[in-house]
Amino acid sequence: MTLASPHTLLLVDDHPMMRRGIRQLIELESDLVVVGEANNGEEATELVKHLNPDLVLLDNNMPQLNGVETLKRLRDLGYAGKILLFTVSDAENDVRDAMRFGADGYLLKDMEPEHLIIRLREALQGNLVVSPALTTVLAQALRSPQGASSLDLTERERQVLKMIAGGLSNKMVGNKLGITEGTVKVHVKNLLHKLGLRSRVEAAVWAMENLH
Amino acid sequence: MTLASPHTLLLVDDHPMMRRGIRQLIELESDLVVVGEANNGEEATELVKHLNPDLVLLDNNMPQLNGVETLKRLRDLGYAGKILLFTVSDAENDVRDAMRFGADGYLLKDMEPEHLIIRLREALQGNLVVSPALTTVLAQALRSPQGASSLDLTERERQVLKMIAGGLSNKMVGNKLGITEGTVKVHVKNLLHKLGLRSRVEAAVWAMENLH
DNA sequence: ACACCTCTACCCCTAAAGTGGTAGGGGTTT
DNA sequence: AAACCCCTACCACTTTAGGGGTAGAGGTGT
Repeated sequence: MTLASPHTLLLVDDHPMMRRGIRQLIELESDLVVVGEANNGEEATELVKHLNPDLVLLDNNMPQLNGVETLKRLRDLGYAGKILLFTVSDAENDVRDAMRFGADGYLLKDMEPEHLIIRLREALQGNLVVSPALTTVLAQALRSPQGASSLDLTERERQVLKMIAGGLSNKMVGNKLGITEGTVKVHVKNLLHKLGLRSRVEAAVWAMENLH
Repeated sequence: MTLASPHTLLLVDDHPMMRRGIRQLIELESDLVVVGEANNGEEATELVKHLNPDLVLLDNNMPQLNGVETLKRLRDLGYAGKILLFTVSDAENDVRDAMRFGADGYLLKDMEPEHLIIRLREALQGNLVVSPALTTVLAQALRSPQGASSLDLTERERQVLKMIAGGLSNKMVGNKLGITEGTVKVHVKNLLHKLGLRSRVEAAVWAMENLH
């Protein structure tokens, strides 16, 4: 493609099989080279520090530190290379958060392998690349101006929310946290307001889609 | 490995990248050959009819027809080859349903590529192969003897359940279905009993994990 | 010192959810 | 015909959720 030195890529995905597929695909291109692979966000952070790749391809669905959180951490550390989210989920909040934290693109895993290569090159040239299937999601995100993010919640609220998603009642949550049911209700009230939801059921669904 | 003709495999996964990774891995083995790839359950059914592979590696998380449903359909059609579920989800009901419908194994996608090859050979030899990480899930499934399946619900109950998972109140469900709130409550009561759950929140979580 | 936020706890109140029961009409199976 | 299941609808009842308010203790930052 070009005679300059190839662009360096870091693959981050908790599925070795998927990494293998992407790597094999990229190895066919002379202008792209995979310089490292990471199993999770922690590893990714370390590898970015040492390798400083031109582009990081980041799966969102990972245990512990997910893709968007890893993205945020990398940007906080001052990493200036390209970061692309590459994931199966099309959750509205993930897409919006990714853009808010400086992602250079958001691609869905069900795309054709050949298209991935094209998108990677586009991103490396400085373009913002987004899967066409995400247009409705993006439009949706724009319609709700100050759409909420799990990052807007306090630690306690996130904690309560996870327990709600586990099916616990306010009383059970109170017992588990060592606080009164009334206090739990306060947290529920506040987190519902912050997320723009109307019931703990919606909160549970939201949690399953947006919290890991 | 062996001098006999190689075992034939069919890969079913809605992510081309993942198929590529698995295919590339298997092509290194002389006793295994990928004879086809399918994007979804429908394609898989057709290909199994024409190719009659020795083994079908089936992703569970697919649009429309998921893995377990495809498994059921293939068995109903009389397919007698090996079928392995290969997925990211470790939902208890998926594992139990898979076993109930005659799967020869259930593997998680975060396994090491080398182990997949080993497991494939074991399955082809007639062994039941299950990811070690699923032991607790399996034990759990055994503890609840007549563990519920979405198949135990009536059509109306499934309908109500989906709306619950959508965050609707009983009244809203009633309006949408043209029945009274009281009747919705009856359906909720019954489906909670059938699934062994204690609240609509648990039901919503269950629905997200077990209904598509 | 002050403002600000978080977490805690309580108050009162309304709405929603969940449990138990009875019961009729329509359908299928035996 | 009788038994059975499904869907519908109602009753009465208890429990849980959710909204509004006030307020104090501890922490952070200006």
